[in-house]
Amino acid sequence: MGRELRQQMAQRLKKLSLLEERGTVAFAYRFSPTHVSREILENADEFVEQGTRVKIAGRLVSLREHGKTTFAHVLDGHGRIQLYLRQDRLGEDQFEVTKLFDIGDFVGVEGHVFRTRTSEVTVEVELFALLAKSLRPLPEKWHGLRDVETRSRQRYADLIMNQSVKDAFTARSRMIGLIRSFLEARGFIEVETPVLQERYGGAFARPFVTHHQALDMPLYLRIADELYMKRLIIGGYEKVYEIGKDFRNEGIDRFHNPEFTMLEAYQAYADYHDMMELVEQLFSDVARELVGSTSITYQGRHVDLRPPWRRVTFLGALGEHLARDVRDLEADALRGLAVERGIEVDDADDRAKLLDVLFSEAVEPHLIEPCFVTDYPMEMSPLAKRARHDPAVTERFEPFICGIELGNAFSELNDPREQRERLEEQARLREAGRVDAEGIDEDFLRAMEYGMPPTGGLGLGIDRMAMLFTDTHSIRDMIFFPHMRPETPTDIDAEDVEADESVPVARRDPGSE
RNA sequence: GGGCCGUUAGCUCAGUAGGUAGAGCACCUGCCUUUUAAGCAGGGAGCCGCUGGUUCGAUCCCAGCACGGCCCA
Repeated sequence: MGRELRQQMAQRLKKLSLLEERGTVAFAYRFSPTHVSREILENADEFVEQGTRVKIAGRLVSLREHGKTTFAHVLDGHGRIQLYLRQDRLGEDQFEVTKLFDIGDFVGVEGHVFRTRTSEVTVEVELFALLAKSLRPLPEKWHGLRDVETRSRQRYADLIMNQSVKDAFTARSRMIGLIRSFLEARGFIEVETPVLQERYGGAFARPFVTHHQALDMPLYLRIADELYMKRLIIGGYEKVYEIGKDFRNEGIDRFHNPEFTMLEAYQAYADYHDMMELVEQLFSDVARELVGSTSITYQGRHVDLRPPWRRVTFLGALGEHLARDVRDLEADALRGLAVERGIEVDDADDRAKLLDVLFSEAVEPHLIEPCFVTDYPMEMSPLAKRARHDPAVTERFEPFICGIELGNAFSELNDPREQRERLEEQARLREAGRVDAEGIDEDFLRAMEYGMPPTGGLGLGIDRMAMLFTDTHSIRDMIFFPHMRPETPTDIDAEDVEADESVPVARRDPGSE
């Protein structure tokens, strides 16, 4: 810590001890506001006319001393409002106390509302209480906190200084509430499935591994809820959903954080067409409630979320953008196409991986208007049901808006014989050298052998959905505390890195990213 | 993993063709009873990310490292 910061903090500590010497409680127990700033600002004329006394609480964010008066602004959960303090109103003794206040302190005040000469709505303080002393100076009042690293690491400071950040996260919270209402209104019930799993699955990603001390066994943090959600459908629930954290031990970029929030919803007797309709309706309903229109703007692009969305098949869209039919091409031919387009590929990449890479490069950036990419090739989707109209593909879709992949859904595979074969094929791929393949989940297969109804299943990335609705460029700004490297690396951290290298690795989903 | 860019006071930013660093806000002292990026006068404040190298001398040039950002994979 720099000396300059130490000096400012020492100043504040000195004021704190002066306050306490006078018998002032610097860290109060409670305060009962009668109003919030916004109520007063929005109904100011009424408050002024009726001489209403108000009590408000918040953080001092500016102080302007004028000798025997002081102007200040206090920030509460709903906005900021000006305070006016006069020595002749408060008395010399109390006014002295206010001179020991600093920007950042929490205060509670009581007084009446008036307008200043420049007509700003202001509370003239008659009584006040210090609620909490602030010991650390806030960022600058005019430019605020800009440094992106500090904003992420010290989100509390970001939230204090940047109202738009608070607004965006509030919108995220409202969005999740609207999603819950939407699903509950359709008869879905919210469930919770394990985060700590003996074996992980339901997606293709490397997991985080932890260890249970008492049982002395490894446990994985889930990469998806899918395999447990299907067990609940087998158990007889017909419409279930879960909103929770998944964890994927992979890279970090503007669309990926190691932990992220996923909605999964499963509906018995439904297929992927039903789930497409559910998604269209969900997005347009949430948009209407959240932003007042189905028309939204993301990073300068305007799109309308009204159903129905365009449907394009995976192979059709890929063939169109590559200007050739890729349907029957083997891995080597696909690799050739990738190389032609300057995409780096690995000799070990199989057909599924190559299709995924080609699609991401050639097609996804063009999927601006809301659309569903449907009918993914079999080898990319071991948990999805074979398409009734084409045995080479599955009944699977991913929704895209503004080039962002927002989720993944299928007609769920419910034939235990075929499911076993597909998982065994995955196991063979692992034997053949795909280090990131998962094992066979025998309990999941046992459950399916009891009989699983036809089911539509859906996963939606909640963080990405919130990015879309709040026009946020990076997932980092849609997660309060995004993962970051430690501020001051230590030897202990270095040891941890070594330990991490022993972590088992699962297969990577060519279709999930 | 690769390329490029950034890191200077608590915050926002200048700057030095290599000669011991500046502004505004914030902070301190004084004045000021409707200010509002209040004002006026004065003052204090820096491991110039870290470690090495080159040099008489490095915040500046070079290398490595750390953290962050953008792009690519």
